[in-house]
Amino acid sequence: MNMFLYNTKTQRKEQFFPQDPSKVTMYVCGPTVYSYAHIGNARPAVIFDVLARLLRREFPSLVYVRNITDIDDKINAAAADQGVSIADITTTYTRAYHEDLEALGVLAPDVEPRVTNHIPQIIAMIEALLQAGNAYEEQHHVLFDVPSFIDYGELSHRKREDMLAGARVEVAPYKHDAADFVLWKPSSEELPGWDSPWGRGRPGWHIECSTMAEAHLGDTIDIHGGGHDLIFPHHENENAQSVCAHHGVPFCRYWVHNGLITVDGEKMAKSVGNILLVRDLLTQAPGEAIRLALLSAHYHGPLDWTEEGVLQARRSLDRLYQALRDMHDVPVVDSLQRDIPDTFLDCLRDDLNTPKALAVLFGLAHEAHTAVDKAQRSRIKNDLLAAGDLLGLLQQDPEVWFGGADAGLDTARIERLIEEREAARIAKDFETADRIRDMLLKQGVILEDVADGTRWRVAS
RNA sequence: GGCUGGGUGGCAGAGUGGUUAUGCAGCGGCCUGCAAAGCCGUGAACGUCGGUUCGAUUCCGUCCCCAGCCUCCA
Repeated sequence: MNMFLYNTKTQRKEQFFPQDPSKVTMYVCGPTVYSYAHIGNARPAVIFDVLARLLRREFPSLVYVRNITDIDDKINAAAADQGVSIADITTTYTRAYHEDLEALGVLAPDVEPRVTNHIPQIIAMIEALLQAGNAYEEQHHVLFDVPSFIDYGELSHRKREDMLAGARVEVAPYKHDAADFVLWKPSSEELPGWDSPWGRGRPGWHIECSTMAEAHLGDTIDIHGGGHDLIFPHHENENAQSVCAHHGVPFCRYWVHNGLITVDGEKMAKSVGNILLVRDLLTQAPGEAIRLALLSAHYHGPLDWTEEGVLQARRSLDRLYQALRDMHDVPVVDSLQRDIPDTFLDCLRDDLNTPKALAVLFGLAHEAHTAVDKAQRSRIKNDLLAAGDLLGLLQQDPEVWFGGADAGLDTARIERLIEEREAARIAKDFETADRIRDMLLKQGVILEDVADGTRWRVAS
C-alpha cells in the first residue's frame, strides 16, 4: 500500500504517510459562490474526488473537507449587480455548484463548511494571532504581520525581496509591510458584517480556510489541495496563519495542486471571454465524458480544453462501454466484494496517474473482446466495473450510455426500423436494408449487427 | 524581473539509461450480403545545444518556446 504524492512544498514526489493512519484528513479549497462553476472549478473537484475515493479504499477512514466560500467582495458585487440579496446569490450558486458536480459524478465531501457558519472561530483565530504577536490592528483592519513569520514563502518558494520587485499592487496605507495581508476588514453599512473586537467587519480572504480546516480537521492536516493558482498567495498565507495560530505546529503535510486549464491553448479568463461553464458543456456532452476528459491528463500538468478532447473522451467511453455491452450476460461478483487489480491501483497510488490507470482500463476492454473462458470474462467484467468505479466511471448501464440518454430519440421508431431492415435482409433485399441503415446513420444512429441480433448506438 | 509547471509520433497522452504504453486517426488483412463493432498485423515521436555514459527521449547544464503566479482567480 505504498502511495506517492507530489508535494508542492518539497517539490518532489513523496511517499504518503498519514499522521494517523486510522484517520486521513484532506482539505480542498472549494468555490466562491458568485457565479456558475466553470471547467476550471470542475478539475480540482473531480481530481480530489478520485483521490478521496482512493484514500477511502487504502485507509480505514478519511475525512474530506471541501468548503464553500460564501463571504467575498465578488459575491457582494454580483448581488449589487443583479439587484438581489447576497443570500440569494450564495444560495443560487451553491445549489448550481452541487448540481454541476453531481452531473460529473463527484461525490459529496464528508464536510462542506461555509464561512458564514464559522465567524466566531475566525474571530478567535485572529485573536490568537494578535496574542502571538503575528498580527496587528490598524485603522479598523487586522493584518497579518508577514515579517514575523520566518518561514513565509516556504511553500511557494518565493523570497520576500523577489515578490516586491514585480508587485503590481499599491501598498495600502494601513500595512506595516507591503506583504502583510488582511485578516479582518471593516464593513460599511450596506455590506455584510459581524461584530468583532475591532468593530463591525468581515474576514479577509485567507483566514476562513485556516479556520475551517482547524475546526473540522485539527491543527495538522494530511493533504491540502487546490488549483495551482492558489499556491500564492492563498495557501502561503493560509499556512502562515495556521502555523502561527498554533504556535509552530505544522499545518499541512502534503500540499497537492492541480494544473490549470487552458481553452484552445489560451488562458481561460473573463478578460479573454473564454470561460467555459460546466453547465454549458453538459449540454454538449455527457457528464461522464467531461469527467473522463478531465482525468485523461495527469492532474499535475496543464490541460488544454478543446472540442476534440471532449469528443475523444466520448469515444474512449464508447470503447469501454462497448466491452461491457458485449458482456451484458456475464455475471459479476457482488459489488461489495469487488476486487480491484493492483496493476490499476498502483497507477493511482503513484501520484494519481489517471492516464496510466485509464490505459489499464483499455487493456481490460481488450481482454474482454478476446477472452472466451467464462470465469475469466466474469473476472474481467468485475475488474472493469470495480476499477471504473474508483475513477467514477462506467457505472451506467451500457444501453443507457449508447442510447444517448437525453438525445430525445424516438426509440420505438428506431426499433421498428430495425425490424423492417431485418425483414428486408432476410428477403435479401439489401437495397432496402441499406437505405434504412443510411437513413438512421444520418440521424446519428449507428447500427451494429451482432451475434444475437442488431443493436444500435448514438454516434459520438 | 522573480518563482512554478510543462515541451513526446497526425492528434491526445503515459513512461523508461539500452528491447519505445494507451486511446483516436491512418494503412493491410480477418469477420460481414455490405457495413458497424471487434480481432490480427503495421508505419510513425521524444524542443535546442552541450556534458556524464559503452549507450540518453530518460540524468546534469545552457538556451528557446508554451502556460500560470507575483495580494483576494480552481
